[in-house]
Amino acid sequence: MNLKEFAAHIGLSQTTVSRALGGYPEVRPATRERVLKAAAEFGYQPNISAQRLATGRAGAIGLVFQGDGRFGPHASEFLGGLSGRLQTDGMDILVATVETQEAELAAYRRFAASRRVDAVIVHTPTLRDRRIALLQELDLPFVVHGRSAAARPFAYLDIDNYGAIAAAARHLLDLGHRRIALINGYVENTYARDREQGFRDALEGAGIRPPPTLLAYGAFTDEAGFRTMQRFLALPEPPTAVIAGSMMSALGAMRAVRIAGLSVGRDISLVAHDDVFPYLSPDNLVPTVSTTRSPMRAAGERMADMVLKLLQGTPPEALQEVWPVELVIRRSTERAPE
Amino acid sequence: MNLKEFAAHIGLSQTTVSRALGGYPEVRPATRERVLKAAAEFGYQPNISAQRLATGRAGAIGLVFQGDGRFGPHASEFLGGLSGRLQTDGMDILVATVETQEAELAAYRRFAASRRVDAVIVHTPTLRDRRIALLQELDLPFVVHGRSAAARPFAYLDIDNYGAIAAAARHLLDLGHRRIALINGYVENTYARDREQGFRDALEGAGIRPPPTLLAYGAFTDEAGFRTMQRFLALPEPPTAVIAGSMMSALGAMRAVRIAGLSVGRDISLVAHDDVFPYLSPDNLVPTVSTTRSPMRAAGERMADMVLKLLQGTPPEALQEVWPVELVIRRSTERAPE
DNA sequence: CTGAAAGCGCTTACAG
DNA sequence: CTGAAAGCGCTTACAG
Repeated sequence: MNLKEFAAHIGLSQTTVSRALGGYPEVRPATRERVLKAAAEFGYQPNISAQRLATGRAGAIGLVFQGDGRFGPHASEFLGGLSGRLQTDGMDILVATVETQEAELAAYRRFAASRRVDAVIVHTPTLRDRRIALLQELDLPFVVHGRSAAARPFAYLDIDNYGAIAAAARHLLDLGHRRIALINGYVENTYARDREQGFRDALEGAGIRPPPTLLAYGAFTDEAGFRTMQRFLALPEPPTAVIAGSMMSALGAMRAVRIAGLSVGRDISLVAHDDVFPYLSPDNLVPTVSTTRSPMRAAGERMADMVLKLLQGTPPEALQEVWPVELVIRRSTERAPE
Repeated sequence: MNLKEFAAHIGLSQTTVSRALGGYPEVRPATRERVLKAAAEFGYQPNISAQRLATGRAGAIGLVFQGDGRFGPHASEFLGGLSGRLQTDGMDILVATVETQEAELAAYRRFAASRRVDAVIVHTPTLRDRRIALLQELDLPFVVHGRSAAARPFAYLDIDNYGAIAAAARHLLDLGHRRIALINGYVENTYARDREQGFRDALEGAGIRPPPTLLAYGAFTDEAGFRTMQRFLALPEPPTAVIAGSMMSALGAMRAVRIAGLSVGRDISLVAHDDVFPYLSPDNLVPTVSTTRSPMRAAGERMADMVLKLLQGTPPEALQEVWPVELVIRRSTERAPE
């Protein structure tokens, strides 16, 4: 059933029905009631494509993931948060995956040219991200999850990666650790630089210069965490403490510690960054794991709000947030062994 | 730039331009060339909403996830495969998340009424899934990942869960194991029933009736695997072998084995079902883990093909596949201890 | 092989 | 507060 038929059926004009359904004020309450009731009864819902063509709004936001490894549990949580919030506003989420950076840029061009989405969300930016430059050039609204340098201001939400890792490092220093390792993300990403800077500054505050052998970069996966930890443990002077970039890395690192016949906490202290996966809580590991805590899902929800505001006309420079990160101390961090 | 402007610009009618771009045969090759070149040059791309309204096709397929726990790494892999394939056909993927089963049904109703998607993909069905009944009633095309009972035939892709777990169990029986446990998925889902049946039949073939204490149901997460394994190990007669429903469950189970001071392989044999996550390979665990192997990403790709065929008119009963599952024997399965 | 024009199903400025 | 009608930007049956 389309609007014309539906309107005829209840004896009103298309105009009035459209306005009643759209929540416009200039409809008599009784009329609106009647329309809403009839729509529910006959199951009438506007054709979304017609609506989009008429209004010029796509009613959707786009999200592009680079294929394979980087589309993991973090993405799931983020998407969950985003989707929950966007749904209440009737906004769709369009997901595309690509294999290369070029393909991602091409996807944005396509989004812009075909007016398929009203805005996009960019995640895991590099220090000077080409996607941001392109989107500004295309005039396609966007919000970035993370920070980057750009010619003009843009909307973003980031967590305080610097502060988080600095706090984790200071906690370990306070416990007497001197050889502390960092399992970091991909070196080209801003968050990895921020974390490393926080790490360095905290250590240098205690007169320590971390040796390059104790800094590792890569994917936040169980496997990478495992291998990196094995490499650390094979060093002539292995660390007594390690900061893992995610709970996945931490799982792998803990396995490596145990397989080496050592104990997490007593022999090797561990702090992990926790994005708060509902299926992997640091409280349920043995020992419980000290973490820097920042829920990925909450970030997704907040970014949905930010996109909506951006589309309502809020200027990007008024949509910039950095969230503090909480340090939660549990049993995986103990005094450094003698 | 819209079609009218673009057509005027190159001195052709909208009709001809539209046909050239759409790949219709009745355009002179030279004309098509010219149009394509100009489109690339001026960056003209049809407005997707107008195209959708004119053709009546949404150009998108829908995917609904139940919130929280069930939207995990499995979903990511599947989505990755699906998206890669659909992209080449210019089909978008619409992702929605919901909190309840009712909300999922409502989402499908909305999809159908607003013609927002051309088809949907249903995953993790129960034995008699309400979503299937609803979609058939709504006449919204769909493909199911998994199997279910329904009044009319429908398109599906499933793996041979029965055969996979039966093979895993027989492998363990061959190694002399008698007390074998199964970490299964949610009891209401078809795949969990199939797996349990494969498990029971294999054991009964060897004259064994598995005690209920060795059957566990729940989420395929590290945490659940850990707790379940701890419960198994605390039994008066703990198992000597365990089949884990996913690599995540296996990780948790292995941790529990190690924390109990036991060794995976020598004390407790382990087979896991492997959906082939790029970031968690059974070959890189210690010991390497024997698995029943079936790539989730490949399933996503194939289901994209099936959706496309369905929309082209292939009848659902011609789109039903069950994939065999490979048993890969590695070091986590050893002869049963005396 | 090409084009003029109707139609897809909405929204919204304009008139009353 | 309500309605007639133009317009959003495409596709496609029909005519030539």
